[in-house]
This record gives sequence, structure tokens and C-alpha cells, in this order.
Amino acid sequence: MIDIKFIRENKSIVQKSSKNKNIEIDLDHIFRIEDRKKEFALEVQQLREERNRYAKERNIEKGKEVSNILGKKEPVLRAIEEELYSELLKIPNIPAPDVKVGKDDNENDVLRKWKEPIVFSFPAKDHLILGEALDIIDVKRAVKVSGARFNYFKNDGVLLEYALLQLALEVLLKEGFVPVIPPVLIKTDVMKGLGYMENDGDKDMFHIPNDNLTLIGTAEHVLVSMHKDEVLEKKDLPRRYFAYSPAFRREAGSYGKDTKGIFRVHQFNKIEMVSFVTEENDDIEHEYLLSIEEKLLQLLDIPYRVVKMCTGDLGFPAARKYDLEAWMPGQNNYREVTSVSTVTDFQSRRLNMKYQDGDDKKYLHVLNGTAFSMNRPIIAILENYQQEDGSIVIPDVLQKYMGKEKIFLKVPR
RNA sequence: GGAGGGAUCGCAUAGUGGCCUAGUGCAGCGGUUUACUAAACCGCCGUGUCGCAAGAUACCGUGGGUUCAAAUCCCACUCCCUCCGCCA
Repeated sequence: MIDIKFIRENKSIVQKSSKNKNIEIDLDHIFRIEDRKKEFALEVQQLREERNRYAKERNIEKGKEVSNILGKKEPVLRAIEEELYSELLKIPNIPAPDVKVGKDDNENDVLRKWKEPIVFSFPAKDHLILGEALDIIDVKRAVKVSGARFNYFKNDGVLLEYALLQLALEVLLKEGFVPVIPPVLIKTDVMKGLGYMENDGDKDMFHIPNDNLTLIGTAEHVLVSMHKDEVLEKKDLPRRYFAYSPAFRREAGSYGKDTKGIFRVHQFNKIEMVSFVTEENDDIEHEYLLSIEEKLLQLLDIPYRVVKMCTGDLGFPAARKYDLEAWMPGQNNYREVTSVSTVTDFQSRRLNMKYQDGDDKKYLHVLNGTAFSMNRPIIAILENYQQEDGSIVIPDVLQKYMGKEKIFLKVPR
């Protein structure tokens, strides 16, 4: 949420930044509602003063009169306030000044590349062919049991995921992140506070309406809201968490896209990082989280590039976002494996999350980033480490966790 | 799933219709005293809104209701605790 005062004082900035995110807003409409609210609030307050005075004087006659009028005006005021609030929620976060204005992902900038794509002396296979042959990925049976866009991991596929988990644990614990295993169902009201339900965002979520619960799309949802309605101490910042959890996505609107394999599925496990920082440290923290994501891919020795999103490709709450795209030989292309965003104080305003700075309470700045979104790094490993016979060499850094150096086509006895 | 108890300004508590504009203790902050620490004493000490300010107003888990007047009475919901049942 953006502060109404800020919007009043920076109308053209807010108007333009929404437009740059391809989102229509009507600020004059919001200002009219606020004017009406102010007028009504004043009137109601004066009536309350009268009512309280008469009550004190035990003037039942007059009191009854004023109370009657108040009884009609108070609900109207409440309705106006709710309308204003819900209109304010529809305004997306403002992109950071350094973010390029652009329409869609075609205008994103590649900032840098790490290592050149591997050149094989044989035709590269994709992860699905490799995974099925090795009996570590099973999509067919997942479709039978759960439907399209689900998958089983089996055998060394499972060990591979757990090895990635171990690697992330080792790196992130050393950096001082607090490990978390969170709930994966979230109250729908809390989910609204995170700012992903606007702009039809809720259509990409699995909802359990009978219980007013929603399945999380990422652990960010439950990590960030951990500090809802709390005031942290400035000396405790930055506060950093990471969580290992399933993530659920309906992938509405992506029909026909990435239908093959396990690149885009309804459920996958993910390790997500979240930082709470002061306003001054927002930019530094963004670079820091990005550096961790890069380090993780470098440890796996997988070629990647860093892409900076333009305004049109930013999410609703994001002010700046980088994607890390790993080279995937099976697709002969770079594909997104992780991303990292700052949402500045956008979620904190909605969720009422502050920190104490001397005499002041200020809104926390919040950042989130992926450590591993298991399916995609596994795809990258399979495709980059494939051998001509279809076996997979396990990245050095994972070998100690897997207890082996290679995933063989046929397990030798 | 059944029965009962509860939710008050960081924490702990008081408050059963108007004296609550919410008391007290602890913690915290500032000061006096002190060689230092502690103690004692004095002051400050929730949030939003309107207002230059004085002040006003709203908030006692959430949402409704009764009343001239609600922390207090009524209804619904949420969460917590105890017991029974079931269960990884």
C-alpha cells in the first residue's frame, strides 16, 4: 500500500509508475473519496462530542436525538473508509528509480553472464527424457493421480533435491539466516496483505474457501507475515530467514506454455529467503541476496545470466527485481531458476510491520529471494551434467550429500 | 467432535452500565542521590485520526446489537487454556 499523503504530494509519479507497470488507476477518484471521508469524519466527530456531552449530563432527550443521527452517519463513514482503503490497495508499488521503463519481458536487461554455455559433442537431451530414462522423474503417473503439471521425483531425483537442501542449509546457516519450516496454508485475509491478490493474482492461487485458507505460492507469504502487527528493534535488523516448503501455483494463464516436463508445475518444493531491513539498507540487501543466489549457482557450476526486470515485468508489490536464468541445454536457452525482489515498505504498510528507531516507529523494508526452487535447478543439473549415454555426473559440491559421483542409467549390481 | 474457562495500553494484573479521559505492579526512558553498582525518590512511558496548539475523537480479540451512555449487557465469529473422544 502507498501512503495517501505521498500520493497527494506525488500524484504524477504514482500515476506514471502505475502506467509503467501496465496497471490502470484513477487517482482523482481516490482523492474524491478521501475528501468525502474527511468531511464526514469531521461531522461524525462533532456529533460524537455532542453525544458524549449529553450522556455526561444525563440529558436523555437530547442524547437520544443526537444518537439517532449518529446511528445513521457512522455506518456511512465506515463504508467510505472501507472504500478508500480498498481503492488504495489497488495501487501497485512504485518501481525503484534505477528500474528501466519497459512494456514486458522483451525489454528486460541482461546485466551479466557467468560462464559460457556448455557445448556437447552429442545432441543434448531435455530433462524429461533424461529423468524418465533414469527413473528419477515420473510425470505420466503424476498426471494419472493428480492431473497435468504435477510430477513425482523418485530414487536419485529425491536424493538430488535433498542434496540441494543440504547445500542451501550449509551456505545460508553460515550467513546467519534463521531456518524455518512454515505452514503452507495461509489465512486468505493475510494473503491479501501481501499484495499478490490484486490484478487477478488470486486466480493463480489454490483456495480453500470453506476454511478461508489459501495454499502458499511461496514461503515468502508465510515468512513475511510472521512479523505482522509487530514492532522489531532496530538493533535486531537485518533479520534474515529462509524456509523450505512446498509452493502451489495454479499457473492460470500459462496454458500451452512449458507443458513438457517439470519446468512449470502446480506444486514444487522451494527454499525461500526473506530479509527485514531498514530503509537505508534496502538496496544493499537486494545486492546481498542476489550475490547469495549467484553463489549457489556458481557452486553448482551452472552457467547463468542475471536479468534486471523492466517496469512492465515487475510484480504488483515489487520495486526492483532480478531474475537468474540458468543455461538449459535441453531447451538451448537461458531459463529462470531464481529471482530476488525488494518490495520496500509496501507489504509492511498493509501488514503493519514496523521497527523502533529511537522515538520513531518506521515501516520495515522487506526483500525476498529464491535459494533453490527445486524443480528448476534439478532441470539445470540434469541437462548441464548429462553424458552421452544419458547418465548424469553429480556436481562436485553435491557429491558428499548424494554419496555418489554419478547417476547411472542402469544401477550396476 | 463434546463440556467448561478465558482474551484489557511491551509483560503481569484491576476493572459486572455513568467516578474508565482504563487503575496498579514490572520492564523501558530521563533525572536526583551515589566513589561505582544497586536501592530509594521524582518525571515520562500504547496506536490511529482531526488540529498550529490546547484539546477532541476512536480503539479493551474481531464483527454486529441493546442503551442517552458499553471494557462492562446480548448475539455471532476467531484464537488460547483445561478435560473427554479421535488421531500422525
